[in-house]
Amino acid sequence: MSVDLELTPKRKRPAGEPCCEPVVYPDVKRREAERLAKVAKALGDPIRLQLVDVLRKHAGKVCVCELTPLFDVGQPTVSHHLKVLRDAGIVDSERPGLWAYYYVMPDALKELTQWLSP
Amino acid sequence: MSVDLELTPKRKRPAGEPCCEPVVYPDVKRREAERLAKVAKALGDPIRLQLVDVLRKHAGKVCVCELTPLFDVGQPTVSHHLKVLRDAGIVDSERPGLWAYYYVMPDALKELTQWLSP
DNA sequence: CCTAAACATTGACATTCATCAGTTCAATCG
DNA sequence: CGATTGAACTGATGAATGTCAATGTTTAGG
Repeated sequence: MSVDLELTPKRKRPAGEPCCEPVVYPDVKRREAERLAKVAKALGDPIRLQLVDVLRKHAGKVCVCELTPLFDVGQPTVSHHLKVLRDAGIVDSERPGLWAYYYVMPDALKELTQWLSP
Repeated sequence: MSVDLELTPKRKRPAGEPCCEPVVYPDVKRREAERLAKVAKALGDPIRLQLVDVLRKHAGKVCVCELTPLFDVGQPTVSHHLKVLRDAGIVDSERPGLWAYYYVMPDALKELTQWLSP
């Protein structure tokens, strides 16, 4: 598979000199990249991604004991994945009594979505 | 922070019975989740995310030796990250001679973007 | 040809991660 | 109360990850 390339003509550097003009990199990008990568990393597991998928469609209506049988892992593991998602700011939970109800944070995925879109 | 919740009223289960009706989960979703998570995981590192960011804007015009000084890691590490992105199907490269030119695969991020969007 | 440059690969290391078994904690029901 | 249930936490373990130093491979130039 190929793509339209516009190659910059280059020559072997004259020995000693730096290879190429180092492209400047704004520091803001780095912080932004860390935020984006943090969210992407949290989504980088099939179970967590499915958890988010379910929670987006049934926000606040599903308890953990309903989520657990969806996967081939134990309840503590599901709890662990939910904690990872919570630490990434993607979900949060309320616990009115014995059951814990998770929901996706409204704007948690916005920055990543926007970065991906254009 | 709170969100509009519609809680399903629940009772403690009568001892012995399964907690909740196990929600059925189509196998297709699982494969899809694995594909999505694979891409998200590859983006789940700040350096890789910045690599993709640069390559989207300068596709096929930047060689590895121009990418390397953007980060505080050595050339082999950048090469490694590019390989991870290649294995995830996000980028590919052409090597006409001594230099390697990477570019983002056209539809690589499409599925994840669409899943995030709605 | 021989050297050096661009990039990839290998091996090693410390760190992080996913998972489970076991335990703890809080809340409900009898 | 006392027992039990839903869920989080702890510790352990094997696998995966990010990084570097060293080496390999291919190509351009003298």
